[in-house]
Amino acid sequence: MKLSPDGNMFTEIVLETFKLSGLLTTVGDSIAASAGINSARWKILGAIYLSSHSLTVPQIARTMGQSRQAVQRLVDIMHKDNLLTFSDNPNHKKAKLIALTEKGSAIYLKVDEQQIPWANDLADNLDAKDLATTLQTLKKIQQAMDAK
Amino acid sequence: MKLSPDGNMFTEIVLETFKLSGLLTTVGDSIAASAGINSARWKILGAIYLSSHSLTVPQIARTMGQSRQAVQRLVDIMHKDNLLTFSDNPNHKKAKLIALTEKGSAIYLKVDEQQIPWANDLADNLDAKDLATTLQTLKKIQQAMDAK
DNA sequence: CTATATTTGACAGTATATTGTCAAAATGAC
DNA sequence: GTCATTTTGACAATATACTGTCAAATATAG
Repeated sequence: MKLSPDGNMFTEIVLETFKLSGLLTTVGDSIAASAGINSARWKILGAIYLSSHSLTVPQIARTMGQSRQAVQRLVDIMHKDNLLTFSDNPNHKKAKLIALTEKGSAIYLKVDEQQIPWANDLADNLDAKDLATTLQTLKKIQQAMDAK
Repeated sequence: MKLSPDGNMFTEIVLETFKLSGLLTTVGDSIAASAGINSARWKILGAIYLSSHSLTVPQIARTMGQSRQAVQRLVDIMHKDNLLTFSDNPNHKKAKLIALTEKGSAIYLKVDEQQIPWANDLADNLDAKDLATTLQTLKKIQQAMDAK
């Protein structure tokens, strides 16, 4: 069996996604470093901040597309570091709700200050329509995979 | 400072890239499992196979966007497992050239047999033009990042 | 050619992520 | 309500990846 032309493009997208993910993590590490954290912790802060309410560990994991154990580990460390608070979940006895502390929120915003001009700058050199198409297509790929 | 509309889209693409990369690795693991390997080893085999000639460890690492140490570790294991051969590099005394053994090649092709219908199937439900735009945009993002 | 900078393999230490397992809690089917 | 299934936190074992460091090999600048 051979790859169809579209299947071939799809395969290339897969490979580029892997590569870009690695590059973005590296850049993310240097951006986050200015606030004393790393990419992994930044992603956790972002998931909670952007949801605009408290989340449980499994919810964060699903948002990030990672295992709940990996997220749990980071969340526990960040709780010790006073970046996150745990509070009781009225809907679940075991699954605590996780929110940002002031320190956590401040750090997230500080990283965001660095990330925003970076994203704006890079986006400037790209076509807005192409960016929209790319975003939609990436989402569609995920949906298509979920459906399998 | 605020995110521009384009900067915001760009940020969303970054987050989707992270998520998709994780999902693809998971799917890749199950595809590769049928041949007794995992995603990480599959990626190494693919980098060599697709280059159609021998590569050094740092070359593979650059292709994959990973550290040379991570690749070296996997390559050493795969050499022990008789998936890869080392040969002297006429252009470099230390950096050996790495190629696929027959076993490594057979395993790669076996995984490819699974991956091809999967990619064709998913690509079928997506617009060819959108896929092309997505691929080009992902590449452009990488170039823009390299330029910084 | 020489001096400097970069690349490379090797090694150690650490960070991150996955899988598997278990029991408690929650959910859904009936 | 009851029972089977799923979700969740906790823990352990393992896999994967990054950083830093070092010396040898290579490449580059002058």
